[in-house]
Amino acid sequence: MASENTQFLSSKLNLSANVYADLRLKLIVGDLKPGETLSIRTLADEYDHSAMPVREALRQLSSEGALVGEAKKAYRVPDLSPNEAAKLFYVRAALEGASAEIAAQTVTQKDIKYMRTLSNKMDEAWEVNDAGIFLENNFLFHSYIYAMASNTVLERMAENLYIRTGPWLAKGIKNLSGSKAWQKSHDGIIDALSSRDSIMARKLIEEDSGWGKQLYQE
Amino acid sequence: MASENTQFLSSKLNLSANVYADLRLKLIVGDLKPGETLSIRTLADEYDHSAMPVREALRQLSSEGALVGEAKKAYRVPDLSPNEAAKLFYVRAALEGASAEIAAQTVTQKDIKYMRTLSNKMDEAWEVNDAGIFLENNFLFHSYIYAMASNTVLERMAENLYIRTGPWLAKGIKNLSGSKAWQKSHDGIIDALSSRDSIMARKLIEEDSGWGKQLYQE
DNA sequence: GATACTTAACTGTGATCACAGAAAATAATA
DNA sequence: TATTATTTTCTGTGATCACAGTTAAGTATC
Repeated sequence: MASENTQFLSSKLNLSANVYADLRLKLIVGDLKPGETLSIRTLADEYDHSAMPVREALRQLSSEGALVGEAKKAYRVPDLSPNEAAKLFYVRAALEGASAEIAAQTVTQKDIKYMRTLSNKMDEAWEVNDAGIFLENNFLFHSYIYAMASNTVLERMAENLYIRTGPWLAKGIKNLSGSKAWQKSHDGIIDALSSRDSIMARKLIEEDSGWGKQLYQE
Repeated sequence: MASENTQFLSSKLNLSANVYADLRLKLIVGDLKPGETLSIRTLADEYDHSAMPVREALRQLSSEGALVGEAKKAYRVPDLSPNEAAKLFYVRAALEGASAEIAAQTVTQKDIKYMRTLSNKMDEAWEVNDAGIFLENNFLFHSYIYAMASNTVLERMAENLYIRTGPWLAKGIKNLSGSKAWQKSHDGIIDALSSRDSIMARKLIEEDSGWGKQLYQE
């Protein structure tokens, strides 16, 4: 059967891009689990396409580090080691910190409002224990900071980091319980941006990047 | 005819990876010029392969922003606007600054020696007006800083930036004359690393990232 | 000689097949 | 029953073709 995100696949672009976009989201929200294997032909059947578009989508994800594919074996969702995860979060902190610093200089009340909306959606998802929705809105929240920095290069790189950490994060928070440290963190970020305190915004963003890591350090 | 970098193509990996690696280097050293078009079939003939490996290599470069490919038109080397170039150099400064900060903590005398060697090669290339060799060693110099940071994520992203700015840089320095500002800058970086001054290393690296931009601001 | 039209060549994309290596499943042997 | 050997299935990769849209070249028309 085809993906549940079919509504996102109506793009008029080529089929490869559609398959890529669908798999990308599945990785971000944790629909694809570490270790899970993906084969070209199987997916081609599911999407009701030929092998070509799927093949190119998988190759692209592989080149981005979102999948691993060696020799003539099936593609696989990598399971990050603590060390690899740390590297990803470190880079994320550097990129997102730089973004926040810029964003704080141009942020509008409309932006603040939107970020609060996303933060609320995260809270709702947390309450009903929906990790997928939670992660998707977390992604959108941070994406928005990159977007405000008006630097598409930065944005694209950040997106890559979320694709790669998605399955790993989802594994760690399969049950959404415990402290809502993320919420306090996000509130602080919003406040710092709102008051255009770029130094504080950077500092808090960098700290927030450490939140994901803590999932596996307890 | 096949590429001049055939020696780099002896990898036992698949053909796509070989073609990709070759084109990547050509972009970094300025063998491919902004606006230049690349077609699958033409390149397939040159490499003496079928269309498939070339097709996948071009698509990958396109997904990385190193080439642009719209609709059913030939792939093309993008010509950066000053604004786009600025974005790339800004991100480079952020990533490389973070790298230098880490590198300064673990650098050895052997590392310093190697960096001096690369800097000397750049000087030699500058004297004989060989922009290709100059850019290649400049890339290796900065790559080494990323490598010292022992963060492959960082390294891969930085590499991407050099692929994208290569053709643009080459256009700006087609004749290697004028001041050797880069040399003073590199010497300073080496000194800062050598004395393990991570703050200074970061600062100088960030400034050095502005060097390329200046090519087009005079 | 310049402009509009027609034709030919070129382009990426999707589909299909052959191939060789890896993995899984089955059969044979002890 | 456990272990080995064999077969079958599954895997990505490379090659080739058809197609439709784009670009370039050629030709007629004024």
